[in-house]
Amino acid sequence: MAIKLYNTLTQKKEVFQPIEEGKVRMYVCGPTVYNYIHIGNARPAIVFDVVRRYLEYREYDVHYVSNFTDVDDKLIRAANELGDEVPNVAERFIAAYHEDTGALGVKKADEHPRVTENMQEIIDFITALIEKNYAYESEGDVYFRTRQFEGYGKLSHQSIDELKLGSRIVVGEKKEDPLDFTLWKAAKEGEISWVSPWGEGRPGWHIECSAMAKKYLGDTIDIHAGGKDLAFPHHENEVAQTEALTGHPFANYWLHNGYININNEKMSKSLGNFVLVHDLIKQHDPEAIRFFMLSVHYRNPINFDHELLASAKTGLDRIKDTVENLEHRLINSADLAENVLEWKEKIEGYQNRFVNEMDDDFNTANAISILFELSKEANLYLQETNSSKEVLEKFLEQFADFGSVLGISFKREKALLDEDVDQLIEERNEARKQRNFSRADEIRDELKEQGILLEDTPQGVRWKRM
RNA sequence: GGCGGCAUAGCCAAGUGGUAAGGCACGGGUCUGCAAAACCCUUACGCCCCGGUUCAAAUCCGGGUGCCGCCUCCA
Repeated sequence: MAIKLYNTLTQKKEVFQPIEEGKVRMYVCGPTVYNYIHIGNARPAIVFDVVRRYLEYREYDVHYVSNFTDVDDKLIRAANELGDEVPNVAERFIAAYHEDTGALGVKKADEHPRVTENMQEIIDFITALIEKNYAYESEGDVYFRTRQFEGYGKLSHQSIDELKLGSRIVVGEKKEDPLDFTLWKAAKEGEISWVSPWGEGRPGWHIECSAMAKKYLGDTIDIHAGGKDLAFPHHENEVAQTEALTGHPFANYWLHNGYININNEKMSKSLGNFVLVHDLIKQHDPEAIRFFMLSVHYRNPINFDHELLASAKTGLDRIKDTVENLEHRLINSADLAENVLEWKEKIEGYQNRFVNEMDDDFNTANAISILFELSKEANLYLQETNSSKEVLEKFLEQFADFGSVLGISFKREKALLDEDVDQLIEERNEARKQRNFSRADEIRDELKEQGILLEDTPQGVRWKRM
């Protein structure tokens, strides 16, 4: 069976055909690191992590690149507000990004290139575009001559003349045409800058991805992915830049994930209605957050809500209970049962269905429903008086197999021994006595993460497992 | 104004021609001294509305209604 994926470029599901047999070159637009990421930022990180895992599961050798935008207007503003330097702010939030996405089960990319580490490639790219007459310098800025690129609009399916009508750019025009976009931006007094043939400045937002994708993955890549809102103008501009330069298609498949909404409205940093992953993972099981995200098809919107997250957690816990029960049963199982082959075949049937669903444009929602069916099947098996070690192991293998694709371990972390809990509670009481509340809260959070809920009562501390 | 998406049970959500997956919640049951937990079962005569095509439509076509997004930094 072939993998099919929905390609924004053609607006159709297509059979995936890599450039090079068995290999996948994949580029996913990463964040601008001026703040902690919100859960909207986390969605592409998670869903394309699953795409990557699945391609690897199907035995492709995946070269996965995801960038950090570590210099731009927002970073400069953030640095000013924090009274810090741009590189420090970037460094701090890159670390936070890895921490937050790591908590959500996202594997690191093979490369995480940064703009500031690829300045020469970017300058060379722009220089070549100027030489080819696709770009021009104007008072220290460099702009892309949008109308010069014939296919402009082919990714976002916009006509260039309609775009012009919608254009709201009016004042301070250094451009030949309002549609032209910035490749290089002259530095203002005191701003972080790099030396270039056009004077001191920094790259525009779109050029970095073109330059870095080219450097790390080549002229034509297999999959380029990102949030839906990047399709225009960001990805459209990337296509224009790269194809103008190389004359080859930039990416064969363009994947775009849907938004996360709050009260049915788009979440964004600019609207101010965002939920930071950094905060959310303190309130909710990170695996449940991931599970929740994957329970909806990646192209559809998700309306974020704490209650929905809680019900996702309940569902995930049921699967974990099944796995726990299987393991428990394994301890004293003998090979008494018959029908071993029959059961193994049955379990393999679930795997086939799982693969079929994932093949169909990474339908994780359906893949998860198969997981629940497998869970029910396992529960039924556990009710039989005689169980076979082989079958139990096969069930467990199958859960681990699905888990490796979804990036969720269905094994529950080892619960703390009660003595350890008591000891931590004691330590917290001491901390509270000494008014070291931050340490006290830290312990409480730590215990909460392990599923232990503390309640301070007049009679002392009471705790229970969640 | 241009382009795109969505509308399925109380809630969430798959399903793009063959007679409505799955989850959460509710209800019933098994287990239990009781409870909790766990497990099992049940839950949409119908998929926004009106027409049409077809042996067959949630799925295709036409026309409505409502919601959302992109066209401006944004995952």
